[in-house]
Amino acid sequence: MTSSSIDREIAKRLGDRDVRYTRGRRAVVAALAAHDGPRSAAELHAELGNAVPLSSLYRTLAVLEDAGVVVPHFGAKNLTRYELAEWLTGHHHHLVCIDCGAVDDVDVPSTYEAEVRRLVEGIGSLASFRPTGHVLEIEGKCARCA
Amino acid sequence: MTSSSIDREIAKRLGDRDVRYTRGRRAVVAALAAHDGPRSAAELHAELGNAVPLSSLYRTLAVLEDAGVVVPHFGAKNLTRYELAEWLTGHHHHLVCIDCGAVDDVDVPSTYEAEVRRLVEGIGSLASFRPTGHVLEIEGKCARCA
DNA sequence: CCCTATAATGAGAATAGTTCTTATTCCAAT
DNA sequence: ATTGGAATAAGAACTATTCTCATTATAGGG
Repeated sequence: MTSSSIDREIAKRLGDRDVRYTRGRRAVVAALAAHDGPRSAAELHAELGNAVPLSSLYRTLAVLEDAGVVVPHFGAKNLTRYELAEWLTGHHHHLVCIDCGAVDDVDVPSTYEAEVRRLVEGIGSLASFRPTGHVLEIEGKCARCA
Repeated sequence: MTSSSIDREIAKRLGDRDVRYTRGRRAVVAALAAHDGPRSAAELHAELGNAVPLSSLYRTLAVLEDAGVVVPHFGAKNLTRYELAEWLTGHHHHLVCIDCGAVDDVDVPSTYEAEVRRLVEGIGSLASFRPTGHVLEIEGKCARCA
């Protein structure tokens, strides 16, 4: 999905909910779309500077999360990172480097993904649990730290 | 693994590192072993009361994490939960309820687990990433909330 | 069993990430 | 242009966690 079409999708979703797509909110979305992995409030703030003050940034992330535009990711102590929801970017998983802590997205070929889904359904049914989604985090050494 | 054999394993591991297995540390381990899923400092404190003051509890969890006895789990905003490491309890995954937020352990039959490992290796090799482990979180509705 | 060195503890202060409050500003529809 | 509700900005407040340091408990040697 192109960046501008993502923008249009978001404008539509927010419009449907009477939530305004303001300059600050666009800036945060653009910063999230520009990278390939979840980003923290601090990282976004460093990038956006005074254009989006920290308190507004947090509020914006909460608004976008409410609207289903972004999704939080909890992968480190005391740090919430956000990324665009999968209906905008496509389903993917994470590669988490055990050395440098970097988190990168990885798109999974659909044959693999189908297998993951099958396993998840199987495991769920063993435990009287009805799966609606799954998160697979692959831990290891990234190319830089290998 | 029985609770007392877990205790013996931990005593050995801590002894090897000249870390004392004191009353407070035993109490924290017992509280963790008594449940089937990761628990937060607040939850443990509510349970243990003044027997283990909050500051000692946090320190204890840090010591146990250092020694590889417990493992942190980041699954909620601003909250770290801990559980006994897999060499004590066996490899497992998590069922995360999207309604009530509960996190439960689920043991995965070894045939399934082997498939998960195979997929993880395959995905890693597509991305020049050398996997050392994986975390599979299954999101959905638990039996209570179904 | 008692001493002693050292590790561990407990109480509270300090910190960091995040959320809340409130006055002000912006925006869309009249 | 006006206006009413939504959004913003600044800083105070809050909460989970970590730090400090004086006190206490523990293991090992006598």
